[in-house]
Amino acid sequence: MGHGLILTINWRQLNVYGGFAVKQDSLKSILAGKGLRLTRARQDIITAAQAMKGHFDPQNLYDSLKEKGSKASRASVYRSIPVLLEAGIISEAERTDRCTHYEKVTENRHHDHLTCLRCGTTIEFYSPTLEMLQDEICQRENFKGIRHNLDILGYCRECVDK
Amino acid sequence: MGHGLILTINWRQLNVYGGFAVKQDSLKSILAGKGLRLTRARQDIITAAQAMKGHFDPQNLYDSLKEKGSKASRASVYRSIPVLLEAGIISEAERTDRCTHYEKVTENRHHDHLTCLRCGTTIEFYSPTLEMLQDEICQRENFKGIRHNLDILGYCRECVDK
DNA sequence: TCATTAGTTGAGACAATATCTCATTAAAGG
DNA sequence: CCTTTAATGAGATATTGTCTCAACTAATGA
Ligand SMILES: [Zn+2]
Ligand SMILES: [Zn+2]
Ligand SMILES: [Zn+2]
Ligand SMILES: [Zn+2]
Repeated sequence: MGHGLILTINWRQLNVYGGFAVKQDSLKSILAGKGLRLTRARQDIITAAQAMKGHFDPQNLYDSLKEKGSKASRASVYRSIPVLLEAGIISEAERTDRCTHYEKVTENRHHDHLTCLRCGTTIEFYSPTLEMLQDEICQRENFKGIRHNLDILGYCRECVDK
Repeated sequence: MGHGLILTINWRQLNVYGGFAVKQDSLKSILAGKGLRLTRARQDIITAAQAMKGHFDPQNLYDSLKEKGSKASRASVYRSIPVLLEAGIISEAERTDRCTHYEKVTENRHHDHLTCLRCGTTIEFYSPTLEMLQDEICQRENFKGIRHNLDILGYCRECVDK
């Protein structure tokens, strides 16, 4: 009688972790398919990106890279970001902060953000309804939506009363 | 017999332009309430911001300011942006481009964006359902939402087939 | 293994963007 | 006016992202 439950859990895990942690071999072929090479620097950058906790910006990534003793340059980090995006290893997170785009490992599935204007905490959420609604809007506007960024700014429970 | 119509139109204008073109006097008191002064530079910047067409970034604003012969400095422009935001004279638009925040006069009511990844065109839309849904999400998460940024990236009608 | 080819790299120069410093100016209020 | 103090302008400085180019190296085939 527990089987149904187990199946459900598996299905969920598939959803939650689908596309995570591309294996080296498949990664290599993905890159090769685009005429790209899996170099040392690129490998370091990918590893570091996958090891990042939560959101990060290019500089964060570079710092973490240096910490690990990698020789990868800052330029390479910037150059790699489009590649990592393309390969589905990272994805864009919110762009709330100053002017950097934050990126995020694709560990968990797509989600949007609530960002506290006071403490900076970000709450992640996922609303299928909201996603569907956006599809409808795109259809109505004759627009082929690829991805989106939704960031709701305001005050979290702790900060709401100053 | 035309009176009802006129009233309706007025009401609509109130909605559409509500909060637009803050009068100098009330503006002054809004600022005063925060211990801020309505200086020449600030005034120039506000006027210029309200005169901007569509989206713009700080540099655009500064350029337009120079065109009009204002002596306001770039620093003042940057310094004013939080103030203008606070006073509801401008609001954030999308942050798609490089790393500048785009701002937008509050001429028309809140809307969200579809941005074409190829030609850069932005289509503005407003979906009450989507707005309500976000309110619900905030409630569910015990979050006091103030404003939000939704940008759907993809391809417009003209660019969808390369 | 060696040579060829072409994608990639690192370092630093550059460019663009945003913030800061500080002496000076000028609102606001009496 | 005069005082108080926010605000300013100009430029220095910091941050962020891009570009150049000679050197390097992964991939491929001989
Ligand atoms: Zn979403
Ligand atoms: Zn997130
Ligand atoms: Zn909206
Ligand atoms: Zn807009």
